[in-house]
Amino acid sequence: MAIAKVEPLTTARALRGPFDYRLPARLGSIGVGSVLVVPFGHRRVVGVVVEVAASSELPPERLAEPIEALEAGATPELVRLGLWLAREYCSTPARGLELVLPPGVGRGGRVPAPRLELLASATETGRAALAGGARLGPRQREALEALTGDHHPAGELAANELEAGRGVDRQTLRRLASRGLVSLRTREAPRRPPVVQLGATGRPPRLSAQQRHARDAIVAAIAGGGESELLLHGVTGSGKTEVYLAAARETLERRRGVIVLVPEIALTPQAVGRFASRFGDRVAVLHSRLSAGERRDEWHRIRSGEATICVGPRSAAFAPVGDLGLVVIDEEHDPSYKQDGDPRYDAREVVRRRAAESGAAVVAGSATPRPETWLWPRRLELEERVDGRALPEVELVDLRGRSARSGPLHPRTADALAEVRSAGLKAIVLLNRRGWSPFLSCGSCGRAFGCPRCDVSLVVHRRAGELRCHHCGHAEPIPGACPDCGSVGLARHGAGTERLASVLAETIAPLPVFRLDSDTVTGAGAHAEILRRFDQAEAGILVGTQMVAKGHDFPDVVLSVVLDADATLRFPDFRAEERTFALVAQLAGRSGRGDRGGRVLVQTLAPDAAAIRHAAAHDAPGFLAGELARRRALSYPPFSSLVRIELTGPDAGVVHAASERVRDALEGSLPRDTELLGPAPRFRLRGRHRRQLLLKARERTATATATRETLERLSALRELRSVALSVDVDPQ
DNA sequence: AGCACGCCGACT
DNA sequence: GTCGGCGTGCTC
Repeated sequence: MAIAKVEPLTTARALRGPFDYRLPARLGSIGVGSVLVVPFGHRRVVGVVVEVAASSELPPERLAEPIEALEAGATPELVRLGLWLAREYCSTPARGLELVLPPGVGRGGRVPAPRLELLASATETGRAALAGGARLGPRQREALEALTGDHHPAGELAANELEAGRGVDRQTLRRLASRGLVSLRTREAPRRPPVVQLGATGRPPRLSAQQRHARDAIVAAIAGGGESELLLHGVTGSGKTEVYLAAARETLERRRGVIVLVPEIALTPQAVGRFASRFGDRVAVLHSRLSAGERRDEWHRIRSGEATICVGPRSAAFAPVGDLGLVVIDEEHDPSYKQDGDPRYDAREVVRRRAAESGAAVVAGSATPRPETWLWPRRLELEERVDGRALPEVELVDLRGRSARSGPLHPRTADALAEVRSAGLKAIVLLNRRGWSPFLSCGSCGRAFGCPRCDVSLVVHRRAGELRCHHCGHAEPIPGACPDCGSVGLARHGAGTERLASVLAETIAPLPVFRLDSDTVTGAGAHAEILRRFDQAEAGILVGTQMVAKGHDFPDVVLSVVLDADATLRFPDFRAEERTFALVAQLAGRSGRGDRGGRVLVQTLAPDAAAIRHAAAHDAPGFLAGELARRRALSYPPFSSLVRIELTGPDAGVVHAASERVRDALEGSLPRDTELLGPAPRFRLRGRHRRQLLLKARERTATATATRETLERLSALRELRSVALSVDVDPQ
């Protein structure tokens, strides 16, 4: 009898699977990826078959039989991917496998039932009855006439469609069916997420020489000739999407599948629109904001081969696209490709792995590539904007020596905005900080208002009348007086987007101000709605956090401003430079695309910083050359792989002791060439004290394996009981 | 994760 | 004696 090796989908960390079960014939055909309900201890759990073997190491009498098999499952390729991901990112097989299963399958999930659609067609008797003047009510006649018209090639109409506007209802159809005049049947009708087609349908535009060259290189890669991983580097508006579309067309012609990754859900509809207008129903969308039914149905459209292109954020990396030929990673520098809960996978790495397994080409596109990707063996350049316009001039506005009390806008910035106002035009202002002001303190005793659970200051949100913690969500009313000394002289320091919007509303009145940040983006569609209102306005200012620099183009924007451009530079993070460069360069690259050209102002305290200088010069290669040299000197990625281990717990002393214990254990078990840094304290978050260890690895997989095994051994230890461990491979 | 097993002190 | 505290280990 065949044996199924099953990985149970429990959340337990220390489960030593897989477990063997006998496979009786009554279960039908069970293979890798099948989902079974199995007896496990004293309960029943859902599990995934990860292997089918002829025999087990255990004697047959110790093996149980599965209770039942679920209909939907994953493909063997995806099972391998899920297990690889679990190992590589130090998670559990169950968590890796859950990512690749059909939506709703897994722990406690419910698979939505397929939606059924009723179809009606006229029978021969029905046609005869209509022609021969049989006794028919007016609605019955109406229905039969609609069904016998020749504009329905199949002779069949969906009941919903037939009923609409005709006064015909289910009752009418049932009567006709019982008289044998109409035949009814049901079929599954997938729920489809709404798609707004964007761009011209049908004929693709003529590609530039550089676009054709890029497409041809990608096509060669799909065919197995040349490097399979290609970076497509080009500023906003240089036509990267047309290259993706052309490459996708070639892939489909070779009967292979395509995955298109986009950074976030908010940007998905645009990309879907572009692809759907070119490829229609062959395009499917997967993301977590779809309804359960839509997600299930899109998944099955891909699995069945009806759809061969899947567009979506991170989770689209697991779409069951068969015979993958091409993967596109759009805006490859975007940090949202990294998942921030367990398993902390990087969708870019996941699709690279898939592509390597199925001989697919990977195209990563960006105007501001990461140092990692810059070193890919093949780089394709799109040097010009499709509209032929030059990139705008970027002016650095030096804030050094200016008092913070003179307001958030430098006189030069204020002048530029005044010009926009008098000309009745549009501007975008980016400030990467939410709220009214980031600090509140007592003017008399100096008390600072901090979060009770996190070691950070609370941010004033004036409209809401609250002080809020941007890390844990804690909120309290803005105090009227200092609780320590009773003084009513509380001082707000600095400006966030809320205050900036208010300042701008005064300076540029009567032009409208549109604020875009996560405080104004509440609920689905709000993001798009704010952008739509700005787009349709005659004139005005869009102000917000980094959201304003992403995705959308407004040709009539004549001025873009970045305030406090070096704020991101002050983060204690080796990616601070890269992030700052991307933020400034992305906004600058989106400006000046209309007839009036454009102007970009960058206010900063650090005008000499490499990231800011190069962004102002639109010089990605220059920035990357310097950044790569720095990374090499410090042996940071891409010259090493990092693994971050974080320990958190309610007691600082316990966390400290545990971190020392983990360090000692790792010192003895890591590969020789892995460097171990820390444990270093981190600021308290949600009432939990934190310490972190950082590993610099020569070889990621080996270090991840050693880390996983060491931590599994340690997790049984009593001194780690109240401490939570989290491992982040390739932290961003 | 559950859940049983087993080894301890406190009680009807 | 036995009820239940939780530390330890197993689940095919």
